Amino acid sequence: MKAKSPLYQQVAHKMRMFIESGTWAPGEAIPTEAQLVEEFSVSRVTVRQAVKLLQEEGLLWKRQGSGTYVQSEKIEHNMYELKSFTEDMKREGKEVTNKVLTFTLQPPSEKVREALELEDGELVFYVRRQRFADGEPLIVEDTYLPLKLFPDLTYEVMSQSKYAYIEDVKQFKIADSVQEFIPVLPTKEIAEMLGVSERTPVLKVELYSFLMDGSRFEFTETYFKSEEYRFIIRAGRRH
Amino acid sequence: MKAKSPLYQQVAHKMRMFIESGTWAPGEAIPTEAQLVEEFSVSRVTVRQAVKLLQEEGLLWKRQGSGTYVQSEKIEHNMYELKSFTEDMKREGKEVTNKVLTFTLQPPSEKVREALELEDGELVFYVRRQRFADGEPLIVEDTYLPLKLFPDLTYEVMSQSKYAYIEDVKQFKIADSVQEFIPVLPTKEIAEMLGVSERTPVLKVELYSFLMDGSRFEFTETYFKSEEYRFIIRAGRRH
DNA sequence: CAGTGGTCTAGACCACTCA
DNA sequence: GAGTGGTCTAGACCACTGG
Repeated sequence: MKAKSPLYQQVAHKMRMFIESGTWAPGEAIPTEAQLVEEFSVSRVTVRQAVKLLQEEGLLWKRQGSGTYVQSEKIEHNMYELKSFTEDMKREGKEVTNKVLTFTLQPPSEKVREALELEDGELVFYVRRQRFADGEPLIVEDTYLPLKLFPDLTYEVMSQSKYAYIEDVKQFKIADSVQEFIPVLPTKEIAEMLGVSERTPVLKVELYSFLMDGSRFEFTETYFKSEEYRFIIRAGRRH
Repeated sequence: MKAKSPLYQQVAHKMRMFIESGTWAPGEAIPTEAQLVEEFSVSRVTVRQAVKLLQEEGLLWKRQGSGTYVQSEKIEHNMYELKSFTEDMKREGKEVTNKVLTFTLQPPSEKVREALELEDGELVFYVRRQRFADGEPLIVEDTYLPLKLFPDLTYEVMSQSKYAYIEDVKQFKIADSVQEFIPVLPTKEIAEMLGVSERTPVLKVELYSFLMDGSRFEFTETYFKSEEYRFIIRAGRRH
């Protein structure tokens, strides 16, 4: 299992440990690139690749001529990282449970057909799930998965982690996803499932995801109880 | 003006031109890295830096062993790039106008004081603006700017582009910003200014921004008419 | 002006895709 | 198996920060 990931990822991992353990304190400068080259016995390019990774994760920031520093503010749910709800909650030490409310094989709506670039006649699984963190409902999720890619999909699988199934069982490699953020008032049904009033706006996220080979494997509409689940990104300015 | 930007940015710029002009068509593969090295007479590392840039802008995607391709879907408002409303609309060929509704110097609220890390007694400018694209109201924005950083701020400036003032006039270097996305129902006042019903949810974005030296220079709450202004990101999965 | 991160090069080998 | 992008090295010079 401990196979061989690229060097720069191994270095990034070690650095992440230093940060999480507090060896490198928030707001403080980490060792210089030259020192890191020494410490990890890798080239400078590799060190910089590792730092770039942690920078994109929001853990580090750099200041030319001065040094590299540990970010002092942490981001709750970094939208720029495509993480599953399960992973996200585990990181916060919360337990995720799922309640599958609908599980049907059906013809796609026009919207779904387009989003997944389906051929005529292809069917999709439609799965509606209510998702809980430590027993509290935070999310209602409508997912559409092409039958062609997931002929073995089961109710059981969707009661667990969807991404774990796709990556670990199916061995698909997820590349990225396009997500749109839309504020909406929940329908009565969704409001009830989230435990909020119908007059409380919720955040709807529409996303379709890509595999490494460019094919689309899911279309999902997610409703977040936004009082309890904050969406934050750190966006850089280009010059 | 044409001074000397880093080589990889010049290369990225040329490549961006090829994409925008359609010389490299959407969905098609661009030349291989080896060919680009030839074409632009730079090292491979530099080519890869340029490609990385365009990849982060959502213009390209790569597939190991196969090639690098032009993205076929375009993103309307890439949240991961910190762009000003003015820049964003100009790119779409729309004309931006601003109506400054409030312009006062005042003591900060506790929330603003914390977000901007102000000392006791420091004052901030509070500016409320209504912002239009081709005459249509799309945004209401409440901005808080520290007096200490902008002692020369004028009503006139805020009628134009805030970021142009900060970068071109003040010569400050903007690094990045932390943004939170919150669905809300607009107050009566804001609903009116956006030309929507009070029962239409709008997207509120709270952000604070950083300069290159790590200092915070603005806290802003923005209300978007979300029917007309779509928020989309492309998020990558880490492995 | 010493030290930091930013950029750049030439060359090498590896992992993957695809005919 | 030829060709692609992915990783890695050693070494160099530049631009900026800060005492």
